[in-house]
Amino acid sequence: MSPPATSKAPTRTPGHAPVHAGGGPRRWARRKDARPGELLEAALALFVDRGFAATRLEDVARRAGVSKGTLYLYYANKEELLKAVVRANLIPLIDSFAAEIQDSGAPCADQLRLFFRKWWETVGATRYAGIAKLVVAESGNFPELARFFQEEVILPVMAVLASIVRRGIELREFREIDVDASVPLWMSPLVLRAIWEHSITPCCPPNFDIPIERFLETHLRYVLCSLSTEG
Amino acid sequence: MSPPATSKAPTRTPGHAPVHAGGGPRRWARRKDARPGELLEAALALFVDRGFAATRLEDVARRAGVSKGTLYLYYANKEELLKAVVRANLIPLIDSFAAEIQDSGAPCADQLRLFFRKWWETVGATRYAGIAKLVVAESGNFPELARFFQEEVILPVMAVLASIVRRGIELREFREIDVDASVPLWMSPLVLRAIWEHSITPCCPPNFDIPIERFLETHLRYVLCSLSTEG
Amino acid sequence: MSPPATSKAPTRTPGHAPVHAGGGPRRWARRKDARPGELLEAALALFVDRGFAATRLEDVARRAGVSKGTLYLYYANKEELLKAVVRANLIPLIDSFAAEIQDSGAPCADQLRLFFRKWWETVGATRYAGIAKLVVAESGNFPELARFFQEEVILPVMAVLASIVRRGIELREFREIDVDASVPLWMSPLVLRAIWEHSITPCCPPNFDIPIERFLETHLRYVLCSLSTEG
Amino acid sequence: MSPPATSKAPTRTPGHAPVHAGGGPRRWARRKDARPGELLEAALALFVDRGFAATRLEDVARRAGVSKGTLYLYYANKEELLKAVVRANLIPLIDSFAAEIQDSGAPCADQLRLFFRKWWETVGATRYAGIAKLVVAESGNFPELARFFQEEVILPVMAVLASIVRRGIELREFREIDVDASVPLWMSPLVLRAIWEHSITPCCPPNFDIPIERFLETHLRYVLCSLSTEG
DNA sequence: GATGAATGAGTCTTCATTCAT
DNA sequence: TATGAATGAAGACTCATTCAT
Repeated sequence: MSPPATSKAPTRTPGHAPVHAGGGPRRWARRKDARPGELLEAALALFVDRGFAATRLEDVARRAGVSKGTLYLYYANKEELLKAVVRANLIPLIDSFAAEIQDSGAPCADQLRLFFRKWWETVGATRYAGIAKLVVAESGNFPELARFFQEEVILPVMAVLASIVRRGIELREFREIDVDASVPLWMSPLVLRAIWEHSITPCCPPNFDIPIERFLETHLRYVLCSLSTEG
Repeated sequence: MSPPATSKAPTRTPGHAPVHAGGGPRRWARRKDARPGELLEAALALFVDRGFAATRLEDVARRAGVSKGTLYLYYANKEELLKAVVRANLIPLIDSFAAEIQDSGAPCADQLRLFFRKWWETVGATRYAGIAKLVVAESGNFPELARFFQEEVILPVMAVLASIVRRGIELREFREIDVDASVPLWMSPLVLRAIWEHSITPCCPPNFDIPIERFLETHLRYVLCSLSTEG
Repeated sequence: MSPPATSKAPTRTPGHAPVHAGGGPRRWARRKDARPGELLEAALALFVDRGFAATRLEDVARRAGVSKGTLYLYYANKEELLKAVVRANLIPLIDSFAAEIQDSGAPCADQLRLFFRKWWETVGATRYAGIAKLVVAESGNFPELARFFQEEVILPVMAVLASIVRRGIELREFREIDVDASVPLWMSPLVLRAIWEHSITPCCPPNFDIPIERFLETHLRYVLCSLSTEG
Repeated sequence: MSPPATSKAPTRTPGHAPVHAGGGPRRWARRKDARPGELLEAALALFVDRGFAATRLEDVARRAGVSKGTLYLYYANKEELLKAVVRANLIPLIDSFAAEIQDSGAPCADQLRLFFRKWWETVGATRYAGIAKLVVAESGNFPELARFFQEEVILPVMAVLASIVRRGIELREFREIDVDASVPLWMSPLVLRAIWEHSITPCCPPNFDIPIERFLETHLRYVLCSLSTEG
């Protein structure tokens, strides 16, 4: 997984170089710490924008402010770079998202609203959302990436949503529904919109899509309607 | 710009295929007529599977049973082939879909059920659905394709859905809702599932997704619930 | 082994394109037949001269009068080209050498003289002798090549020499000697001189080596002396 | 241009290694002295094994236990390293060999036996013999190396052999022969065997070659036979 | 129209060499 | 002195495209 073997960052650091602490070898060492992150950043942008095959490693390097050769100091080849981009950018995303959703004891309807909002804020609206498009596009060439994405990203997020719904049902706040069918149904608008904003939307005249606020609000209303114990 | 081989739409003659007149040398002419369709077919499969850049024209040719050079007799270059694949496969799809949905005078709720079912049958479940993934993936490199897709495919389909909903509201069968926000919301699960089945799903252990029947049925129930005049 | 899959030459053709027989597709087809041979020829010269690693495929192509890409139409990669060079050039060499030595019923001493002379003429003095140097140099990187060389080239040739000697001993023309030890001993001067002429000699002032005639004659005299029944 | 690490020849101080004076910081200085030798040692092994072009300087450095940059402190570039490897390893070899052969006043036949034995022991059987293969292989790219090899290594050794033979002829221990033709003839088996053991032999099943003892003994017998005054 | 041999620009990848520390 | 990060020229290999047949 993630960056180079020599990284000193003990925990999952996506590539945002840990600030160098004390004395010791200075400028260069700092560069070395920062490099993987900068490269991942550049690669993310280009892979998402142009696709894997159409991205030239030289462009990635230039965007990261280094030479072609330097890239190979950190990633064995293009494929490894792709994997690192996906993994390194996704894992912290999930972590941070999961951290924000932790049960607050609030009513489940509020939890639901929070879930959708936070997902959009911390995932859908970020540049990392483009990875979904990337993974989807490259799944035919890198099945393991698709698997990783499904298992480490999609499923965990859906599990959070499912658990909120299930608690709501237990607490009689929600009516009994088919949770396994509902969860993907309710994630779809968010995920597709995130993908869209990294693909179709930028190619179309502005204001093609309805504002995200209205989008989210309407979605939430419908979800709650479907969960409502009345009717 | 030729129709797919299996297209039932007799209209929209492909630019290249000369209409065959009467008797004359049959078999060969038939081949010549069929060529563009076979090439498009082959290109569709490979583009969807591997992506545009990672697909070799030689493979497309081989799959269509012709030589590399022949391909250039029908399409000026790789990019033109891509455009033809997208356009030729999509247009008849929309046509045939639109034809099936024509207002039948039935209750709007039934029209809605029919709409989702038919969309899945004639679009989502077909191999042409992979084009959505393809267009999304290549939008960065071919914005006009994305625009074409949005305007000629997405919007028309959403317009059909919108019209059903609007009629239902007029007829007081449905409650008044924000149609512009609802339509993309309600298309999302179908579109995303279609994309998924051409990307992530084939890479994951079987039975990862819930059955499509249950998926569609639950979706329809929620849509109707949201449209219900009661509650 | 040997050239491309599409070669129509049924027997071991080293690369000297079989003359095109009758009608049919002309000029190009002839080229296609000839190409492997021309490429092998060019590669042989450069590999022997500069070594495998230091030879640029582009130079090989240019020397054969084709472009870089064409080379890859015939050989999958540089390593395959090396193997083809070695195999294709060596096998016919052995064959032709073996054909010339066939027992003539002459006195064994004459057979011996003939053997050394012919070996030098058909192997040592030809440009193919450089392959020995090449194989020796690359054995560390391509052990299978070394094995092939030993088993298919060295051993068969030594077997011919051994059989002559053995017959001479049986016929009491030669004294009884340790044949297995003698054969490599007696091949060495020829093989080493062949290697030398493709390596050291061209780098040294002329007339460094004694003339080949005197070399061979002296060698033969010593061999016969060692085999002589008198003394 | 430094002596090999194991060289027993105390003379010919390498250009770089400053002679260590008295007390002072010992361990480090010793390292510094040893460096060139360790580098040469590592380079020798890799050059002989893989060839010049296929050997990476980084591997040489690693094998010598230093960093890539350090290598450049001692040798200006890869080519200089090669020259140093050849020169530094060969010169002491010749010296030590020459020292062992010094005229002992023994019968010339014994001198001859001693010559061949010692050559094999101090040259043929050592890891330095691989240099012959290396020089042969790289002669096309480094003619001066080939020249150096011929003039400083091959010729001097042959001169020793020639002088023994000539003395034997003068003393009537040997018959009159063509010395200039005989000497290369008689060196060939030894040299070729040495080359072989660093190339072909390691790639073939064991016991392919006859034992060196038998090889040398047979060789000597034939040489003496050819020199014998009787017959 | 159909073919497939030929081309060469374009990319990935390697590695000798430099240089700030 | 020693290091190893950084560089970029060089070379293997691919593939869209052309064109003689």
